[in-house]
Amino acid sequence: MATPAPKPLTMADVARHAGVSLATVSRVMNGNPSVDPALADRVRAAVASLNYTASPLARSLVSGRTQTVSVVVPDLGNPTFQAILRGLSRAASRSGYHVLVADSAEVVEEEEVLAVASRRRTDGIVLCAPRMPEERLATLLPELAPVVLVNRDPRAGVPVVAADYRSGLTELLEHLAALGHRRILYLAGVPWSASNAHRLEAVEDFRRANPGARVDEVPCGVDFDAGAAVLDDVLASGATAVLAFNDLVAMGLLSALAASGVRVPEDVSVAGFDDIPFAAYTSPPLTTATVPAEELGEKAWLGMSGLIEARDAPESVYLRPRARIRGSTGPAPSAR
Amino acid sequence: MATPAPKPLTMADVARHAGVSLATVSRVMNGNPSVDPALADRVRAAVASLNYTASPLARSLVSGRTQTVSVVVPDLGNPTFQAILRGLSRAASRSGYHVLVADSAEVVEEEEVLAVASRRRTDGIVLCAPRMPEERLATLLPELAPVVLVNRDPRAGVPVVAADYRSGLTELLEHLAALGHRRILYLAGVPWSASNAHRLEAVEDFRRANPGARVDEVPCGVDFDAGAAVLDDVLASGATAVLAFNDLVAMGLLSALAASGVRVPEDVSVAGFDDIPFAAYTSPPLTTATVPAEELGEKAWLGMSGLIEARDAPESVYLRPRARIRGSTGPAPSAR
DNA sequence: GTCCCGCCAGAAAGCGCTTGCTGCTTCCGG
DNA sequence: CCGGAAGCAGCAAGCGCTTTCTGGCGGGAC
Repeated sequence: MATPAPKPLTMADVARHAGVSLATVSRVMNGNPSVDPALADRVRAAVASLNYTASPLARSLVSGRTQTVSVVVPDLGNPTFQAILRGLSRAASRSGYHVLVADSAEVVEEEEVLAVASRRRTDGIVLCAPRMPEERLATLLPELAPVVLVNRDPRAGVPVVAADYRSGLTELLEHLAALGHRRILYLAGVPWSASNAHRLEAVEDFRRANPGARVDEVPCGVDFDAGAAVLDDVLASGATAVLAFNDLVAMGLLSALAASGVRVPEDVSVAGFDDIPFAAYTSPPLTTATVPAEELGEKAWLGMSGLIEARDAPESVYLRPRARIRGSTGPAPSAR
Repeated sequence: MATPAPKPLTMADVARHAGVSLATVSRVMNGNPSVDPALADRVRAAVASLNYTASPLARSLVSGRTQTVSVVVPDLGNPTFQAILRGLSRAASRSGYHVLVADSAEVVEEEEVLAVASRRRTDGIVLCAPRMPEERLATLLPELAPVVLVNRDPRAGVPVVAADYRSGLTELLEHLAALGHRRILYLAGVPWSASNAHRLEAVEDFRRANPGARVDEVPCGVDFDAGAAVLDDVLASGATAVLAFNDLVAMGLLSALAASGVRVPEDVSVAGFDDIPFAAYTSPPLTTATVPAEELGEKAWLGMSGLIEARDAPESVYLRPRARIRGSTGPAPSAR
């Protein structure tokens, strides 16, 4: 009853209230210095007394800037993307930007649609689409610019923010080798993902450098269930150490191993990848490689912000994961 | 060089291309049936051949609808909020809505600012602000409407979507009692949060119903570190069972207990709350109460969507957590 | 054959804001 | 004392769309 029609205030109301023109109000609100300080004060007083805030919508329409960026991720349930989103969101927020988030539910086609749709309402887009085929990505990118890519191979004109999975896995492999492991299993992720390819390169490097060791690949997935599901393969393989595609897979495996009475690391060593917050709290605590996902998100924002503000492509960023040795890896069992 | 000035297409371009007026193009694009099918086809053909999509911005400005909702959470790093966001995001997406997310980094003042700012760019807001004082919330709500509240006490005019923490904790307490535990420790969360208050009520209920048992409260936090930090208190208390504020706290404690050689559940039983995805993968697997956070997110969207479309306040929703018994709780040690 | 009505396309008025341009005022130098 | 250069407020033209209103046209009824 107090306000039957809570018609939102417009700049015209402020102008009337302050006895100036629309343009002057606008200039004051945008900090344009070419306004008489006295008038500016009147305007500010009016703004304050009316508790006015300019419509971001109208402002965006005319200025062409929305102060918002989109983020597309394959799965908001994945800790790595969560961390990226978190880092990005906080960094963007510090610069007064908002974040529009879209979850493609792991559907690649959806990814494209979402990306295009989200992009239209924002000033730029951060794309986490590890499984999108190169050629689709290539055709999509021009439509999306400005865009920052996360965890994809470098390319001309588009800044990429990525973890160096290859060197990370190499560290882990060397750690296992130093512990005496000669039969190692790599639980591969989805074949067409860039980061899986990089890990495979690390495996190749390792094989070349360590002819005495054997590394086998087992196709696997990217989540708990996938890790639990390969239990039999792991047991049958005779391997003394297992490198999981990521921590989720490692945790699934760890749990399955525990349930079947296999001791970790006495009987078999297990390592993950990513160092998600939970990795330190498994038992035994999980050896893994630290991917600073939150920092990845921050860097992605930095890149985005560079593109938006300066319109020149910032450098790509590669963060190096470091092996994080915990209790789930130990010396290879001498007698098998 | 191909397109030096990639000036985005406007509706006028389409109109010209199809030889009709702006208004007709608009009508076709909005499915207004009062258009000659032949013209409509011409328009659609033009739209397709130009690959035109209407500017959401301009559309929003005039229609007053942005097809976007905001979500404010205290911490994107918390699995419960992640799940809520995920459920919400996917549900909203199915209805063609976008999601603007804001992370207040656990700062209550920030929460208000973010909420107001986000709200102005969207059609409504889903507020997860468990720690915001009642009175601030009360003054904030009118400014935010339409708004859906998550995990807050019910109130007139605003739909609330919440888990019933009280009954969840009661189930857990009864489970422990049935196992013979008579000395139980509750690791409290932040005192002024609604869900902590509800849990305390459950504790009260239990005390009344079980005069022979003793439940003590220990102030604690809401994350891993808080759980690890209360180790000594737990050990010193002589309790045979510990109820943690949430799974994060329980996992921190579990890990600290393991490190000090205390066996779970032989020496002490531990239960969490929330049933985050990782709870099943600790060792021993964590007994907890299942809070369907993702469903909470979906329900929140349902509520929001009701508010936006029908402009009448939908019913509040209370989801009942169920005790999820796993290996971290067992019979009370007979001899202490 | 005329009149009236209804249907549908287009013209035009905004949505709430930014900004180029105009023209007034003021102040300086000559 | 006058001319010109600044400085600064306001007008008005959009930004790209939706929607009301207007008016032209064709068909049905008499």
